[in-house]
Amino acid sequence: MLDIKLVRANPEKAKAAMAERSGNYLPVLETILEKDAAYRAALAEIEDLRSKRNEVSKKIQVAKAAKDEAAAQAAMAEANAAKEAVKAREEGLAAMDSELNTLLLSVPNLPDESVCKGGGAKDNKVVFEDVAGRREFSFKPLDHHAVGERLGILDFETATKLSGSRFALLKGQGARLERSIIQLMLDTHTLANGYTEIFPPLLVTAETMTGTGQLPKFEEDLYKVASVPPMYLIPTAEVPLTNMFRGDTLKEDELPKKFTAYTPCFRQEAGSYGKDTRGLIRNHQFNKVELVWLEKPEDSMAALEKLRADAEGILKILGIPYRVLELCSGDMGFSSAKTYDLEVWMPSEGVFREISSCSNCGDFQARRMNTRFKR
RNA sequence: GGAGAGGUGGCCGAGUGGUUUAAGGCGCCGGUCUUGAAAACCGGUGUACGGUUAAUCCGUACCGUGGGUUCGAAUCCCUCCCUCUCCGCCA
Repeated sequence: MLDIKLVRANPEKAKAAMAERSGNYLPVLETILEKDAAYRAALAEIEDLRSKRNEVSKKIQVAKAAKDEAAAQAAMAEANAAKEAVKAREEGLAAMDSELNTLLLSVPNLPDESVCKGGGAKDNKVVFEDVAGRREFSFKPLDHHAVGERLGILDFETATKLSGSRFALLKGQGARLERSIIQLMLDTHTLANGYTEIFPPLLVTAETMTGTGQLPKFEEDLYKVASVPPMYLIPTAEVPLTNMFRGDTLKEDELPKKFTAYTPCFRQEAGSYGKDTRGLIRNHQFNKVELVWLEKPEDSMAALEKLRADAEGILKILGIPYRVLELCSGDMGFSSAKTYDLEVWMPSEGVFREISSCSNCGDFQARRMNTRFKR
């Protein structure tokens, strides 16, 4: 959620930054500015009316204490009128408030000033590329799908029998490999990089999903469980890790807080049928080791660089050639102010593919979930 | 799933319709005293939003959540959530 005070103070700057993003959010931002002004005017009016009502109530109290029934009766008539005046406007104010809130929850974060401008993936900037690490093959390498099935460690046919398309079943050394990589990552991040390991719930509430930005806009990407109340399967451990502190006020010296978690992740991947979906890529369920920092505003960009280095460290340990992209303003995710994608080299395709995404969300999620810190 | 108890400031805890502007205590911050510290004493100490000033100050809302009753609600009524105790069920 954007800082409405900041938007109010620099409307032109906010609008210019919003225009750099993909999606046509500029009109929404303009509506927000209008509604905000109207809301504040109405709020001032109603607070004035409430103040008068409270004043008259006090008069009744004083009259009753003095046993002055006549004065009390007169004041009560006045109080009734004051009450009606407040009541008449409260409904409208609540509607304005909720409308404004809905709009604020539906607009994405503003790109950081340092982010390169552009309209889509083609404008992303390569900031690092490991060219030397790429191995040349004298034959056409098979992809992981073919290699895995040949070795009997990946079984997509059985996965499909169990769950339909876009699921994987790991078997034997395949399952062991998955588990080993998870353990390598967790051990590296906890023992060497200073992260605290968490194993969170995988089912969370709608409120939790709203805190990190999945709801209200992206419900179709989630698996919703038809319980009462409805629950959602997490699409990433970012959701529970970040929401651990929803509504909390942290002390300055508690920051930064660094967490890592291995969890399965569940995504509907609606609208991506047919593209980039072979084998383990873009499955409905996959395993991920997540990194999350909570950091002070002034240190958050430096934190992003460190977090990215921690993520890169795993690729270095594994010896996988990769490159780093700085996403341009038009290609960033909803909550992000700045994003780096790590992409690994796929010899079978001769391309880099995204393996990891590191974002600084600024105060965007903190505001949505009301997480604060005290200096 | 059933029965009971409970949810009040950073913490403990009083408060069953109106000087509550949430008592009192603990903690914390500042001060006095002291060579220094402790103790004692004095003062201060929630959050958000809106307005306002040189510093300030004013208003509104908030006692788990959301409604309702009332001129007025921490207090009365309803809803939901959560915690604890006991019982039942449990692939």
